[in-house]
Amino acid sequence: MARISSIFSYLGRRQNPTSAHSITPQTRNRNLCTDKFSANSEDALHSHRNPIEVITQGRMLGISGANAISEELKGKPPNLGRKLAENRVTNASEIAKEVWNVIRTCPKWKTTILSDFPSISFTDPSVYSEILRQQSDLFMTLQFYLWLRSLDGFSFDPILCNEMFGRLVEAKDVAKKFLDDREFEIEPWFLELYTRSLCENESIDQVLNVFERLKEIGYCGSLETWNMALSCSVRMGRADAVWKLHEDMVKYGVASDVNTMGCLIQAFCLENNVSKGYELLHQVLKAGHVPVKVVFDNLISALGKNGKYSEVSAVMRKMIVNNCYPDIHTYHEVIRFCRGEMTNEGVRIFDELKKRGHFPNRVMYTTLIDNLCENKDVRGAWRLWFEMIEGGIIPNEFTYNVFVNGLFRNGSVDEAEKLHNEMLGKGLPETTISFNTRIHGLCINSRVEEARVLFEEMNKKDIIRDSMTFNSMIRGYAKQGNTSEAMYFLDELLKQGFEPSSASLVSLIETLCDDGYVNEAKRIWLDMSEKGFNPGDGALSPIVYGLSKQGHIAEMNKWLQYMIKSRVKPKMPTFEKLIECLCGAYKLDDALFVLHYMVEMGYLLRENICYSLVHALCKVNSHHVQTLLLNIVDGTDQHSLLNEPVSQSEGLTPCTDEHIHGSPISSLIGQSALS
DNA sequence: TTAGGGTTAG
Repeated sequence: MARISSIFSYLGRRQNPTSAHSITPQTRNRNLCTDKFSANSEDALHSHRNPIEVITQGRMLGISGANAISEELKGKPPNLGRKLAENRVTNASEIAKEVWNVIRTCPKWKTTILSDFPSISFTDPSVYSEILRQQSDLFMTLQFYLWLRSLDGFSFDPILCNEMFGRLVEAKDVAKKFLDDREFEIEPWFLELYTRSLCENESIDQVLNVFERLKEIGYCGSLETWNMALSCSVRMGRADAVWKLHEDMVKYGVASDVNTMGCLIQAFCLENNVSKGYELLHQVLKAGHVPVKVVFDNLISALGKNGKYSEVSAVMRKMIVNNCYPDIHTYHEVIRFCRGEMTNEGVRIFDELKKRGHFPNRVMYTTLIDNLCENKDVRGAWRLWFEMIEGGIIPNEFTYNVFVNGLFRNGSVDEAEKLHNEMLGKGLPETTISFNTRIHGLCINSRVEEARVLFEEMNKKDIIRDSMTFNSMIRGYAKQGNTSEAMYFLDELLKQGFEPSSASLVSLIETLCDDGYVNEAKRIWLDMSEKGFNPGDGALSPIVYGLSKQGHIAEMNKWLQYMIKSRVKPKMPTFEKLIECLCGAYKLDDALFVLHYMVEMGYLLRENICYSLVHALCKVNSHHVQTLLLNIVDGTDQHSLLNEPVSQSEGLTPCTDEHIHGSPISSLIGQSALS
């Protein structure tokens, strides 16, 4: 594979241009070790034999059983050999079995084993090798090994030791314990082997640890190993690990290839830095390299999520030009982000695929049914449902759950329950998710008591309840105005160690304030904040309004100021309700105080508020208040209550729909190689 | 068919 080091210049800060071309001792080491690695790694990785058995076949070649040991020990004076010679023991493997029997049955074997076998010299390699050979339980083997290490005069044959480690790589936890034993010197290429094994099991943090260990001994793995680790980081969604590994790669002078670049593109996507990813893809293609398809697909997915639809089309064109054809996965990524207003575009792409003789699969149907339900097109969802079944695709728990959820959200409670029962009739299991879907579905349809029956049913059926289960119940009861039940479920949620969601806390606080329990609402707000939970911005407005309604004006001002200082912008109705309430109580100074905030935040003074103010002013007839009001409305009031006024447009990204029309994506389908 | 895809709160 040709190197594409020229692309390094693109990455700027993450690169070390001087090291990319220099040959370091580590590079030489890497090359040497790579040869060794390739000769051994495959065999070791795919071996499923008893590790100890394999070890003995390596170092202790030719020794297979008591007779072999007996031969080996001829001329040597170890105890076991002597016992064999004296015919007191006929079979060395029997002794080994007895040793394991003691270890297995006696918890204090470490203190008794020497006296149990007074004539055995455990530090003799021939003896302990035979004992090790007898055991297939890796943890027990490790225990025995660690005990051996503590014996005076023990010296483990390093070759045997490394072979043992190499075979133990398959058992990650045990291998890790060996790694933790810092006195144990492992051949670097075993560490590399171990790294690859960890990558396959997606233990990226452990992979990083082993890379650190390799760094300590100045060993550099092969490009393939680096790429495996990068790929593992991407699969785990860990952009940070990608950058860390890549930085080290550059330090070691390992030249990247197209697979490395593919991982970097995906890391940019993970960080939502899609334009960087898009640019890097462009550079890679310009250099004459084509990344694997998943890189294109992930980039398409990220671009779609960010509303960059013209770039999605451009990436698909680039794919086709480079003979990397979009397939069902690629189109699924496209259809996945065709939600909301773009649902019909997703349907168009879907229909176009079928027209051209391709067969959408269950995942495709599931996603599209979900999108249609979200877009309130239940009829369209049913049409797809039946089309899918007629096409011979059997819905699974994903498909059922998506549609049951969609039906609940569209108010079709009976249909949702019917579909759920159909799922059960087909032998599909009930899960936490299926229960949560129904509990939430019933709650949003004001049937919280039925949801509670399901909540209890979960317990009876031993189905685990999670934070979503409890939060749905809190919200369900709060929305019905039943604060005591909502509080009960909040309490239960906390007892289980779950986090309350902002939405459920907001609902609860709103209901409490509506019912006049403002102090209780305040207590919950403060309590949750203290516990580190975010009660959500929406919870502050009802508290402020609730306080004003009760006439606690000073307290209201305190909360309002807190709200503004926290850059939580009260909604227009909150301001209006506050002003109306204060005018009603003829607290004009306070009403103007609130009005001041409202105007400063860019809200316009509407007619209804003017009436309230004028009405109150006529009653009070205060010249002082009138002047203040005029100043606020004219904007001549120079005193700013806000240090940093909150900008209305801050953080908003306008979304254009110029690419939505004209269907650039579905027009590409004809050029694909779907099969 | 060789890196992978779809589900529940807001």
